[in-house]
Amino acid sequence: MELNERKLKILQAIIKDYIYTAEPVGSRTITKRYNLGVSPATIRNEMADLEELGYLMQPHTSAGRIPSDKAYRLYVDTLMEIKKIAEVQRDYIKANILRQFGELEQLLQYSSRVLAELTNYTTLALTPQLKGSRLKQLQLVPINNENLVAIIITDTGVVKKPLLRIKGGFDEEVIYNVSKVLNDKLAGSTLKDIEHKMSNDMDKEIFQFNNIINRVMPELFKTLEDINDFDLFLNGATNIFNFPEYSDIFKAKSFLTMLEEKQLLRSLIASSGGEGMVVSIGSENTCQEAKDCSLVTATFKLNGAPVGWLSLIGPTRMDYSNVISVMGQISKQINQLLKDEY
Amino acid sequence: MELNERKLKILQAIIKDYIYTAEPVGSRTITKRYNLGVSPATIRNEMADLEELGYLMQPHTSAGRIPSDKAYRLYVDTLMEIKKIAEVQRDYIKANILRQFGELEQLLQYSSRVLAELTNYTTLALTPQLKGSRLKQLQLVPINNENLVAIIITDTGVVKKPLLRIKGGFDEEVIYNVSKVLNDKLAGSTLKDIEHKMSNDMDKEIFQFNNIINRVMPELFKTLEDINDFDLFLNGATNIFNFPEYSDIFKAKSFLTMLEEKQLLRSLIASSGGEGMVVSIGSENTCQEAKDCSLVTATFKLNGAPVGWLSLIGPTRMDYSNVISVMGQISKQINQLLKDEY
DNA sequence: ATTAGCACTCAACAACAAAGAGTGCTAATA
DNA sequence: TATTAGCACTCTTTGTTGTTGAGTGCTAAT
Repeated sequence: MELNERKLKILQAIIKDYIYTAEPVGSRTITKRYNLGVSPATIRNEMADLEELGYLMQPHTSAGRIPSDKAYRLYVDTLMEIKKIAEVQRDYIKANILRQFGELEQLLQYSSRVLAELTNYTTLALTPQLKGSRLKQLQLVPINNENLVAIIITDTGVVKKPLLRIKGGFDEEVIYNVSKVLNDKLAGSTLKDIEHKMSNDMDKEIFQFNNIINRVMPELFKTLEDINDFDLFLNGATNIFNFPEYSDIFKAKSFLTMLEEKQLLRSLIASSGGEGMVVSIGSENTCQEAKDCSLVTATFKLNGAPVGWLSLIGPTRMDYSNVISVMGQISKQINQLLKDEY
Repeated sequence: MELNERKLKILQAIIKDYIYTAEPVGSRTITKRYNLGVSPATIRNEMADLEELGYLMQPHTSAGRIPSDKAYRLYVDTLMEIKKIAEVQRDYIKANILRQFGELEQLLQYSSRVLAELTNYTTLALTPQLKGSRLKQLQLVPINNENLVAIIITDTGVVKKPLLRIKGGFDEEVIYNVSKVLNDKLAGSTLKDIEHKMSNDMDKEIFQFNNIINRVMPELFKTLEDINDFDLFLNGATNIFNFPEYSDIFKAKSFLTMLEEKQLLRSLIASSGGEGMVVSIGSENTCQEAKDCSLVTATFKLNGAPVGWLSLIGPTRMDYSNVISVMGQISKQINQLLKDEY
């Protein structure tokens, strides 16, 4: 038994219908709504075959069928027609994304919000981990004679600004020089490497400021350990209540609880993302908590290194077509911006 | 008719019981659980009086009574015994808050998390609005010859770091000098005043850098307008699902939707806060969305100006006693830290 | 190969009864 | 005079029992 033309048509109809209605689809519904030119009985036979092949499931004997993850996968890969994005939507995206030069971080946050607004799903934006990225610039800015702000700018555009307290104080002019020296020395290294580099590579130029550096660097490393290593922005969390599959309070709770666990989401997104836009369906997701969700993730790169992820999460019964078209448009514009401006 | 000793005792018993069980309290329950030495019939008579006085309500004829907002107010002001905080909890707070020097912002965020963990309610932390606070230090850090980061440190300890793109580029050395001059000139002003100051007060020292300043400042003002004027940290949002009053999906949804509206929460917190710790009960809250919630808010000040708010939100049937004791301890330690370190 | 016909399954819904918690009132009591 | 036992009444909650209807799988006819 194999997937002939008619089976595909029927499967497509069932998936479309289920995405739209969230109700198990029966044979009669199919013949009424989709003009396939065969009787319900024929559809029933085909449905039984599709179930045997693993594309459909029956919640209980006397209910219609619902698509399996395998069916959604087929749908996303080959069956689905991608909507052309509406003019209004494209303009809205343009208006709201293009004005965001500034920090990449903010660009992601905005995009996430726009995506949530346009799709009515929950969206996430993730920045890369700080540890892996290269230092572009390090600047120490004194606030008073005991505290300073370390401005850390990475090649991925992330800026951090930990406040350091230096016991024993310092001279502001010296800090300026130290800042310059360290900057020359460390720019281009990954943050991970810096600690290593510092202990090995004590040349005379640095030696001159040994005293102050020995007090500043440990503070800096300690703070870098503590610091939030990545940022995660969440939008439209309550959109989940729009979907009948989450009208059960326990389902809703467990979904929202998942959204509170940043580490879990990070690994979920990072492991699902790849080149361009990737769809991860139900059981394909790495974590148990997302087994009945689908994730659509766009990865953004600059010079080959990922600089951010934009992700949308919802029930496996997701309007893939619309999501992919909106997200595609947003990705396109972000990538354009990255190319032109960074 | 007035509130005699016995009425107060009964009211207290009802409130305690309702806080604990979330079920309307009947006359028989009171006599069984609280040893008041009178029969259910007597309690019933007193309850009828308390209802007439506005302290109790009946969901329906054949149910027990539940406390009104007025009753909770009385409870919080005079009836409640404040628990002494447990040793373990105090130590936990100490361990988790004291290690947070660094930015005030982070201190608030941490405190909010600790408070949520110890109470199992939803907590919020709010920073003051940027516009009203005074500039302590402004530093321009060049990234390359077209972009720079403006480090803005205010007297309330908030640090912002907008990225500015300066059309036409600049010389890095000049930026350093500009930065110094601006810093001398503007430190101590509120951000609101700066724009005004800049246009009026063009003395020779600044005039020298007129060209570059004229290109930098408009960018800075534009960014300050756009920038998130305050930060709001949220913890334990899903704790709401622990309470039976939110097992209705619509209630839960509307609560969580409220939590997504940062502006609304800001005004809610800012308007409920005052000196020290303030409890705002149900209808006392300014916004419609929080009419069946209570808010406990602690305001933190430095030299008379508020530098942050820590807030806890939950059903009016809240364990005020525990919340106030935990929050009191956290406030105490934050205030200590503020006094010692800032 | 397709389909009409039919017996069968099962969730969803409505109607109804019974249980139980709680009240207010009245009359008896300390 | 304040308290309380007793009782009729109210109203929600819970369980039971049909009934309906959507949908299926199988068989036999086309």
